[in-house]
Amino acid sequence: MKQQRSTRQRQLVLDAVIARHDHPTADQIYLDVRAADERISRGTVYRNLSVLNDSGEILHVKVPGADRYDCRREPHYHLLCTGCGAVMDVPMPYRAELDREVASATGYEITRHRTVFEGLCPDCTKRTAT
Amino acid sequence: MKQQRSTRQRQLVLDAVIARHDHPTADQIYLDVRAADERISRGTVYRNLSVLNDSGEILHVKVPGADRYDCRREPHYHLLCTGCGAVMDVPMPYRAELDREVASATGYEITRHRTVFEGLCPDCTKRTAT
DNA sequence: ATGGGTGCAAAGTGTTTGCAAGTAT
DNA sequence: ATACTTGCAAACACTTTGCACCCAT
Repeated sequence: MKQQRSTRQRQLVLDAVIARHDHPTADQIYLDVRAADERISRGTVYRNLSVLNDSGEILHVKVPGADRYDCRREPHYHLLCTGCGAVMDVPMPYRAELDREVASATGYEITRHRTVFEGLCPDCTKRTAT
Repeated sequence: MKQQRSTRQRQLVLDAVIARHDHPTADQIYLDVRAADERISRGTVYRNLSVLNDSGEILHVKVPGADRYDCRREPHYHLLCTGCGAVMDVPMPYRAELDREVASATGYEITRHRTVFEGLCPDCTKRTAT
């Protein structure tokens, strides 16, 4: 990994992810950062999200549609509302033993697993019932 | 859901997914189908994959990068080799009780969860070790 | 005949990248 | 001074769609 520099843009991106607690997409972060500095480009936001994820300062959550970012660093599970697209953390511990189980069952070297629950949030459930 | 018709193209797409046991991407299916009929378009393949998934005849596996399709209908977990991109089924039963657990913990109506393990297959492990 | 299906190409999304100029160290 | 970063725009990869014609029912 390259030597990492501290720049104003990088700090703004990190601040934006930390300020939000709703698993923002790259584009939402871009808009937030953009509100603080008119000149920052999308490319810079994507690049910094990638750098910050590599250095472990934020977590890249791969959700179908558009990836999200999270300031919680430890792996954990997510819940996606298929109605409104909201993403929240699932209050359930990460099962590290599954990684070991799959590793010995398959011979792969397992790094982690990603679990995304899908469903409807209470609001969307009401809306659908209508 | 609409009334579903049986067409030659739809059958070819279904056959292609069943013929492969390696979780093909939409594009791989397009190429396979294309080998059987020069005239089928990408749009038709995507549309049919979507229809077949909705009707439960195939399973849409959402993997970062490019989505895959699978002829196993029941939900199950997948393992992605981050080295070569191969996807395989994980020999581990689907934990339906997790959906109920998350439902009661969050108030969401849970449909399912998707779990993708990430790691390196034996071949890629060797290659990296080099 | 009727309404879903098809082929084609254009338009979308979300993300990455080449390049020249800028800046942290 | 060096080499990581930025802004911009063009390029990408994957997928969806508008439209006019076609065909299964």
